[in-house]
Amino acid sequence: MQQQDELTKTYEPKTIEQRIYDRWIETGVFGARAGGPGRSYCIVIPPPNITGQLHMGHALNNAVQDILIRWQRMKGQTTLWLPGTDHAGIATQAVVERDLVKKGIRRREMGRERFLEKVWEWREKYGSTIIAQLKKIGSSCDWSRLRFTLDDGCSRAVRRVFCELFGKGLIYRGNYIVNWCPTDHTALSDEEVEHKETAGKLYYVSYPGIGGAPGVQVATTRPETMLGDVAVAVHPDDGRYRDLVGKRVLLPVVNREIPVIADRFVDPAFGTGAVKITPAHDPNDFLAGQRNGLTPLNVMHPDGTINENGGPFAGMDRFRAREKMIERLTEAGLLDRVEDHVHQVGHCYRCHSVVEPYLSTQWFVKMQDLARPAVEAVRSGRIKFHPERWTKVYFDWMDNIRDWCISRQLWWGHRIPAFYCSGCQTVVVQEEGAPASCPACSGTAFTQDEDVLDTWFSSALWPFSTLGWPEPTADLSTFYPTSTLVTDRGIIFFWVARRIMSGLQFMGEVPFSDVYIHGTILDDQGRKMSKSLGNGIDPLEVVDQYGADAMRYSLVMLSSGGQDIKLAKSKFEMGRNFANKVWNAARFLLMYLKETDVSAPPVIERSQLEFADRWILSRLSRLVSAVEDSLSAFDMFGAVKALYDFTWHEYCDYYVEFVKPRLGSGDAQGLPSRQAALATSRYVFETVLRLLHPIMPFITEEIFQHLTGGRELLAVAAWPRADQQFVDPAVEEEMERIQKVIVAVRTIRSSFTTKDNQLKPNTELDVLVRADAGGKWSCLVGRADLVRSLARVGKLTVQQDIHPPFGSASEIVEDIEIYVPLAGLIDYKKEEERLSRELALRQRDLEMVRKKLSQESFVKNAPPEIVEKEKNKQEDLQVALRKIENLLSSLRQQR
RNA sequence: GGGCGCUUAGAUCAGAGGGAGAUCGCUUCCUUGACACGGAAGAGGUCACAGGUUCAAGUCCUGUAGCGCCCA
Repeated sequence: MQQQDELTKTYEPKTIEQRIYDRWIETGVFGARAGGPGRSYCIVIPPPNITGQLHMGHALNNAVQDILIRWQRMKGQTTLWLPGTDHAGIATQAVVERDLVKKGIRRREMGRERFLEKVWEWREKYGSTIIAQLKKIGSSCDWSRLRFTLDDGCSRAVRRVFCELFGKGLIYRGNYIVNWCPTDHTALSDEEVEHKETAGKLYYVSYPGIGGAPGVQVATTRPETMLGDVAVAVHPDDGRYRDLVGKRVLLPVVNREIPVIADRFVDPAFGTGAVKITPAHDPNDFLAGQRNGLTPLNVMHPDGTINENGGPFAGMDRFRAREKMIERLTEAGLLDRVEDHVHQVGHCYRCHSVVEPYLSTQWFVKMQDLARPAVEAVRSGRIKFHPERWTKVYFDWMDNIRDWCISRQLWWGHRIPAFYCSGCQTVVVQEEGAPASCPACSGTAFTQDEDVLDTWFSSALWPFSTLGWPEPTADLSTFYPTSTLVTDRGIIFFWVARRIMSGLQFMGEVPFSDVYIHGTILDDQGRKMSKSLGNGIDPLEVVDQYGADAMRYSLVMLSSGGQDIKLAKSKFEMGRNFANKVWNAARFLLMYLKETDVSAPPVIERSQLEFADRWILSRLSRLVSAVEDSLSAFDMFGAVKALYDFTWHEYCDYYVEFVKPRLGSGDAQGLPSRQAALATSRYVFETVLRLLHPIMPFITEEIFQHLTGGRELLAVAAWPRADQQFVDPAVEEEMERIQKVIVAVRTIRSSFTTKDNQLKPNTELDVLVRADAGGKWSCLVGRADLVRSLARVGKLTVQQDIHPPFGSASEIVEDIEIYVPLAGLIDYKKEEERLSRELALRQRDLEMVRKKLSQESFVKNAPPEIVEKEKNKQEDLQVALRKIENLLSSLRQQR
């Protein structure tokens, strides 16, 4: 490590971050030992996609996890942060496919096996980008345990789960309407569809009656699906259409006769009250079709073009077919009218294409039985959400849970372990390899299901599949149940809920005890950051420009109470500034440590402590408690805020300034005082570094090494415990008084220090204080040195009897008067203005207090200590007012 | 349509029953031997609106408006 005197004047994160991180890796401090000492604390990372680049959401998410993990590690727990990545079926396949298309190669021509080879090649090459990026922001994961959702262990867990659920009848295969993405060519679960409010049209189309009989008008937003209409439905109680039910009408353009049926699902108030029934292309119609014994007619290819059932429309894209249908209807005079219509349209969450409701054979998980214990786990408090309000979102989803479509028509993913007998089509589900013979017909030829499983199916097993399940590993018994899941609200359904269900089902225990939902990062205008908007902020650029610590600090400072974060790059300045402040506080301390043996921890000799030392130690004890309490409550903001306030405004602004004269004095007489100041500074600052380490790991480690002579690594140093013996309310109160006097003198100085004035900013001022002898202000006499050094005061006189010389500026603090003789410098007019302003302020306050105290109900009902407080306040204000009035009148005499 | 969140200083946000706060920005002064990514002092607020509870309401309750998110 560097020598003490090599600290740069400003903090330069680039020069230390890589070196520090390498050191942590070399020493293996992030490694967890199963069965190690203490309780175990484990976070399993929400696996980022291998196609992903680190964005600000990741940065916040992982900063929070790292804070919790580093905190627990320092507390001496057996701590594991298990990292890994997600194979991201749709996204990865799309990326590789796009690459191949550029080279003129088509996936289907290439064949499944060759294509998968290509994807694995791609993943070897680019799949770890995000892992490297996580390291850049300081993540203290145990990289030796790095997992991948498609690795052998996780894949085996997936197969085991599939087989067990199938065996229990909780997985089934069937022909249903699913969400279909024509671009990605696959089914999607309901959660993977994003509904967007879209301005569309409502088309009113006449379906003529047969042979001159009356027809019916229907309203539709998707006229192209008429091709697949098999009926028209009305509400059975709708008098308008009573005579029509049971008759047939002519489907326009297609010229097919279809029946008019009655079904209660029809809303008579919508459109004309008559709806077309297209069972193959609408979920409600599918159910209506089933109820009424109608055969669905599929008119669409998987790529969204019209199939042979669409007659003349065959081969057309669905949107082109819509236009064409409107044309034909217009020609036929059957398009009665078109209305603007705003409705919700489903879009694919990966490629944003419009999703089609599509009839196909898919695999599903039956959710209700799995959901019940998962709801109970949260209701009983075995799992807690932070902030708590998210439990409601969880319950709402769970209470309305629908079966989960898990098959995907992709190649990249876990292939469904279902095999179809070539002889009799019997389905055999088997964990390893293909079945030897068919249990039904003893045939030996099988074909495996072509589909793979939803990526989220493997994510749902992540908390235990990564720990070795289904093997009974030491990791599994040490770290499961894990402790905390840190994530964004957008993932409550995908990850949180499904992990709880599968954890309970397969481990018999919840997968984690706490779920921390942090806010979402938005741009400075409150919009989500996205590639298409180009409004993202690259965390690595921020790290490069401001440092990883500054980024982490700033993100946490902006994220109180789980609120969303409106982010602009300039926000990281606060982190940089704070890092620089800490850096310079270290430089200051190191200046005085040159001849000190820092290899031994600082020892506080209580008998040698001076007032300022006792004050900062008392404040420090409160800080330690505050940080501990905040972190325990998942309030990272509270912890950081407390650290900021203490470090900047108490330690640097006051304590460091207080001890400067003591540290500077080199004579033998001042030695004990100097040593006490040094020991206290070291102890306090070192404690701050420990507390700050989880939030700003790099800078604190670097400084800690200098400050302790490489005694140990801060990453595994002991977490501070509040020493209640240092807490001293009397000292704190006294210090508050002293600070008030310091500020008062500074205020006077400041108001007379102007360019055209003779009062130079560094002039020592004499100060006279009128205070009752033996009162609470008499402490000022003993603390004169503190006031003198911080307010740059020459002679400080504290007496009951003060006769301030003419031309003194004055300030009232509570019930004392502070005078600064400024003969010849006083701008009487300005001074009068200033005092008048103060007078007005206090008159207003006094009026309020008086009003309060004059109300009998207040005096009678409020707690006595509150009434007492108000009375004291009244007295103080009255005294102060009288004094200010006196000051003003004497000022007027002097003019 | 249902749910959740937000509305406090010019900007961004804390505060959750008893003295309106922070950061940035602004004004004045200061390159004094940790730090100008700094120090000192200051200006700046009908706490969205309307009711209610309470001796006392940014703070609790009800409603309204605007903004945002989620679900249907």
